[in-house]
Amino acid sequence: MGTAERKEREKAELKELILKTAKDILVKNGQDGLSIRKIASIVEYSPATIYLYFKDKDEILHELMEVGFKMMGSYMKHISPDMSPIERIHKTGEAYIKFGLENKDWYDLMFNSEKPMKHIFDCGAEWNEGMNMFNFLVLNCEQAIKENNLTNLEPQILALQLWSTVHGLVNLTLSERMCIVVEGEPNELINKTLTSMLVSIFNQVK
Amino acid sequence: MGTAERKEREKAELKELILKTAKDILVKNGQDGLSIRKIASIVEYSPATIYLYFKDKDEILHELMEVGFKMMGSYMKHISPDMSPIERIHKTGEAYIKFGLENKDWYDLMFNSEKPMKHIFDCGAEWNEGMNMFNFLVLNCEQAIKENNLTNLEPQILALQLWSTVHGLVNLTLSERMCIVVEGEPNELINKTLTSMLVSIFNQVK
DNA sequence: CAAATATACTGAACACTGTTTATTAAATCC
DNA sequence: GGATTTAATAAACAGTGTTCAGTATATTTG
Repeated sequence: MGTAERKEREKAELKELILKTAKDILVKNGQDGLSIRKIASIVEYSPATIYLYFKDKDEILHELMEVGFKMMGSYMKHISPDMSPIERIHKTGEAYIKFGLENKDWYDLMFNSEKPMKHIFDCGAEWNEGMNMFNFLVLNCEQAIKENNLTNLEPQILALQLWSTVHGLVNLTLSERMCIVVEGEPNELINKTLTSMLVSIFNQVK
Repeated sequence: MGTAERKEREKAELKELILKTAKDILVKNGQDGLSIRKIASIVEYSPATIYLYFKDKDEILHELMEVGFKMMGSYMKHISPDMSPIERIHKTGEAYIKFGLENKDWYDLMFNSEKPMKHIFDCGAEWNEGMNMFNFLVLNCEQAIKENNLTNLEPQILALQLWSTVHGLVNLTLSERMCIVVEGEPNELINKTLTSMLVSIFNQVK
């Protein structure tokens, strides 16, 4: 009889409901507003029940982080292999920054918070999504170096340089350290800085 | 009679003791381990008493942030006007990164945490320490641009580019996003990236 | 069909958090 | 010495993540 299957399906459904609820709270109330007890009260189970579906809060944050990476992917759909490596790098940077600025809570989960990372280290797991993103960047750097005869550059170091700069720009903006130090439209400053970096590296943009 | 003066002195002393205790807890237990109640129990007053000396926790974190900037200053003492602007920029970057990596909790308070900033916005105050740091960087950029005839560069944008990169490097390292994505000694990777950036901008280091 | 087992769930507790308010105790002023 | 100002606090409020003993229901076994 299919009662075992039905039960398993119901368990999976509740787990999904918990995750969906966590996602909604994150969007509506931010990371500080996201608590196990709030999730529990919305799905109408006791807080203890949440722990039958997730090891702890870090695991929930880790799964939300993965959702964040999927969202980020949709910001980068338009980046095609037809573009030049430099253009690809430029578009990736723009999309990365746009995603970060428009999705602070997701960005923090993905690139700042210690909690999803703690879960990864506790489980001996990998940060596949982040690794894929970085490897894609390294690949583009390799091609850009080859196509432009920039033999003095190392792809990995160049990728680190690019990532650090956009990560820094996003964080300085989100933490309001940038706006307090320099006047001017944030988006314009960010784009100018991104362009400045690409020019300094490749002596061209696009 | 000097009883009013004595009372005032005693109030200032307790305020200083609270701050010193907060500092000790931050160093020993990190930002998560720093609570009003823990401060209160160590200075042997009730938690409510803390609120007679500070508006709220954000104010304490703001004052700790200012201590952090003083600490950072001591990492930059050796940077002298005798150096070339580019060398000054290089040494500033190195010192900034060294401070960040060696003082995670202070760095977070100064450049990541929303709480000290919330206090600044609530009080209509200014982020003087951060501003001074940034202005010093802009000044060095101006001089570097002038001395090296890099007329296509804007000092402010260049400063933003430099700051973003070192800020990104520090954060990616502290949040363990860098070590999980790329193998190799972190310090070496960071120095290579810093050098790579300076070379790409100035076509030279030092 | 009844008894035994397995599953799912929860109440209550533990040890915390920041913050406010009414109240008390002590020191100072007149 | 009595009135007043000041300093400090106990207790409460409204939360937090997490654990565990206990219960009720559903399923399986004899």
